[in-house]
Amino acid sequence: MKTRDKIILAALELFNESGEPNITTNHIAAHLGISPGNLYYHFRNKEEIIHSIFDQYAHDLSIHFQPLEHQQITADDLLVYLDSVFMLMWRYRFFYANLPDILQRDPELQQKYLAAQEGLHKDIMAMMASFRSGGLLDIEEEELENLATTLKLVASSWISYQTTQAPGAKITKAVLYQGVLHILGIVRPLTTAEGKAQVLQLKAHYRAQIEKEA
Amino acid sequence: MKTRDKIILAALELFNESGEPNITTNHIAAHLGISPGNLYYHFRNKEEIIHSIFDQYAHDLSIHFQPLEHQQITADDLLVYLDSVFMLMWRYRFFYANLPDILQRDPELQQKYLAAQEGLHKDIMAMMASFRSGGLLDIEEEELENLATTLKLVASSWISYQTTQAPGAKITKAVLYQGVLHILGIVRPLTTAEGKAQVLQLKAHYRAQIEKEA
Amino acid sequence: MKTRDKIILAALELFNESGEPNITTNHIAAHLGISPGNLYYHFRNKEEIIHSIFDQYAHDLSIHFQPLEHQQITADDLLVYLDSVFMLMWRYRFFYANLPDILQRDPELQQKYLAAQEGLHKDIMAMMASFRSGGLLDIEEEELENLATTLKLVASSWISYQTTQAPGAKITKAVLYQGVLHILGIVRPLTTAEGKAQVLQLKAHYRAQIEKEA
Amino acid sequence: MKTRDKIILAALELFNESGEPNITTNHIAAHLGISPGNLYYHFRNKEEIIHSIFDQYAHDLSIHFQPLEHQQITADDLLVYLDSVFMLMWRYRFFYANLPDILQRDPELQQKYLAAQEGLHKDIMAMMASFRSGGLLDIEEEELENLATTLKLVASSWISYQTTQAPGAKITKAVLYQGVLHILGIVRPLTTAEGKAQVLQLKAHYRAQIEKEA
DNA sequence: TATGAATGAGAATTCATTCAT
DNA sequence: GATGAATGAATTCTCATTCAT
Repeated sequence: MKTRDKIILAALELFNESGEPNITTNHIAAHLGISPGNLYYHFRNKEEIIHSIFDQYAHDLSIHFQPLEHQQITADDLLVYLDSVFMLMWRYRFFYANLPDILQRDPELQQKYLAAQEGLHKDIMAMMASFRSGGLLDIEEEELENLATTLKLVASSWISYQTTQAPGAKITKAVLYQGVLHILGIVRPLTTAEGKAQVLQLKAHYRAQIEKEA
Repeated sequence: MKTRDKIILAALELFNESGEPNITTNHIAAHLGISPGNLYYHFRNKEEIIHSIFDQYAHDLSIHFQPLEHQQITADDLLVYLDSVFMLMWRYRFFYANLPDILQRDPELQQKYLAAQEGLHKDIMAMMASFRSGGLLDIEEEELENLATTLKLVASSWISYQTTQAPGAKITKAVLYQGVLHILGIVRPLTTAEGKAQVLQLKAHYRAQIEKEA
Repeated sequence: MKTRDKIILAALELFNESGEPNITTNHIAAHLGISPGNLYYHFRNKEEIIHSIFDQYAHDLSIHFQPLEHQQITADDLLVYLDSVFMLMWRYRFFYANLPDILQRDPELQQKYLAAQEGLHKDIMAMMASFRSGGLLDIEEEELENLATTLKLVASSWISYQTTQAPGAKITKAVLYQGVLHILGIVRPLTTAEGKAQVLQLKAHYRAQIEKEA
Repeated sequence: MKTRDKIILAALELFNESGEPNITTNHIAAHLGISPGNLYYHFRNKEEIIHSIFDQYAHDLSIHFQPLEHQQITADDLLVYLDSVFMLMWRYRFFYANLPDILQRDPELQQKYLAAQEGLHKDIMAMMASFRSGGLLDIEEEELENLATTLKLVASSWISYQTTQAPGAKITKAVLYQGVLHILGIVRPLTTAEGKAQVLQLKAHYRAQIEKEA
């Protein structure tokens, strides 16, 4: 692996562990056993490292979320989707813990972030619309937008929220799966009978995952 | 006003404006035209200022949220409640933008925060239960908990979320009212016919508020 | 007791406990429950407090050490003398722990200190000379000076020396009595047979004191 | 010379000149014409600088004081020994002026200091025992311990004592040699005739040294 | 006499960043 | 590509001292 990539990886790891504001560029270099000068040979500044991490995140995002618009979406698709979303949030969780501060400093990152968010929003809208037209969701069309925003907001706040609730607790996969369960719980009251069955099936799946982790 | 209170106020103002990590104790002192020594005469350290701001927040909270458990809760009660919640979140918005970091540093604050959260959760649960037993909400009992958490999470993430969505936009009251509207939108699909009428009425109220602000 | 005197007393107490450089004027005021302003009403600055403590020390010294030059000095006189010396050193022990620094800052104090030292030196010289002429000490006259200096040096360094030897140990009276024993141990090899008897008697006395303290 | 060593040297110099509590890390950096940041690149904090100075002192000590236990010790050995002791005390004199305070702050240094002291004590005991068995010292065995402690105490307090005696006087080599003379004066009355001759010879040597310096 | 808020210089330390090699 | 010493502005915090009341 190239040094540049090693730096990105180490930074991500350390940021996730201790929070971006608590990790200095020297920490990153020391963690890799390279000199600070070398780090600055590959990156103009700390911001650029964060930028690169975000680019990687956006890349991961684009790989996992191919447009699903045309086809009929199944519960299995949703499962794959939720898995991916939460796994990405897990991989880049430091990001979610400091989003306002990080974005405020860096308008360019803001733009990129918004673009990514828009993609996500479209994805979710497409899925929900598909579920609705497929007779799984019993919800008025004008309420779709609101639902999509809620889901996005809950998903993207989940880790941060858990951090604030449990004093020094580590965020584990089980916590993420609980997030998925929570999201399914939001959708559940809005389903048709058929939809309810599928949601309950998904919930069972994630409950089993949580058991496995324990 | 006492200098101690002026410091709390100035800190709150500056934190809200620029984010707590970007405001130093010297900034606060300079903003007030006092010496750093004077600031440290009134507060042992920066943490204690944040602590005091939180105490004020908790105090405001306790004033606005008297237990409503015994009586039948009306839509007007909910309106008052939502108004208060969002107004408080507005007054102490820096807090919500950095919660994980702020709490991580200060275990004592964690405790206080959790206690306050518990109170909020009980309030929301009581209201939702009342709406349900009053025939306004059509939702299974075991889903109440999930709903309450969703509402709390959405409410407490709203400002932070908006900050990330709108590049450098100032958070205005209109933005807060949109948060209320969003929350009502979450509840709407779960209402009975009677409940729906009341929710729509509330939504109309808040849309009018937004118009006024514009 | 007047405030001024209370300040001197409190300062002495705190200095002895924690070392003069570690005690601020605010500590002293807080300890007495008075305001810093009040403290500075009675003393121009911290130095003046130290000065006043020294004056008290010098005063104590002058009371305890009346010139003994004319009469024949007995072992009992020596006992009284040693008791007094070590008790004074105990009362003002912070002073001995920081002497070079304290005197360096304050030339006037230097002068006073030297004057006091001179008195002490004369006292010791007089005693030793008396012991010698009384046939208790077997020592050449030109060695008297050296002996007196040694005794003074050992006495005044004793507390400081013990502090450096025993990590965090409190200086107790027993430690002081050991200092006396040490001094007697210096004199012992220089005594005549008669002198030896008296020294041994004194040593027995102080050993008993140490037992009592334990 | 490496910057790290320059810092140690400059700190030692300034500490000796003005007292450790009066020299800040900024003073040291300014004295060397380097930035405070650079100083902190080489040392974590001020304490670590003092630590390093002590390590150097301990190193010097170990070089100069090879165990002399096995052989018969001569007056020349003593001369070399005294020369070394006082030269070291001169090189690190700031240390001796603030020992109680410095050691109190830093328990690790305490340990190191005690270890060094123990070595010194053994050295002195070995020399005195050798002189005694060699028929130079006329002293009872149980008084050896007391004598060793006295010598150590007088030696280690000498500079500090002189500082308090002579107002603003610089500590010169002559002052150190007077310390040696004083120590010889303590031993003198305890010698046999043969020992006396050797002590007087040593004293003559040091008196000559003082003359040279003047 | 006494209060207690206020001052301001300066202490130790941090950290993103630069630069000669 | 890489090193690591060096920078310097900034940050938190301290404390002897002043001063209006």
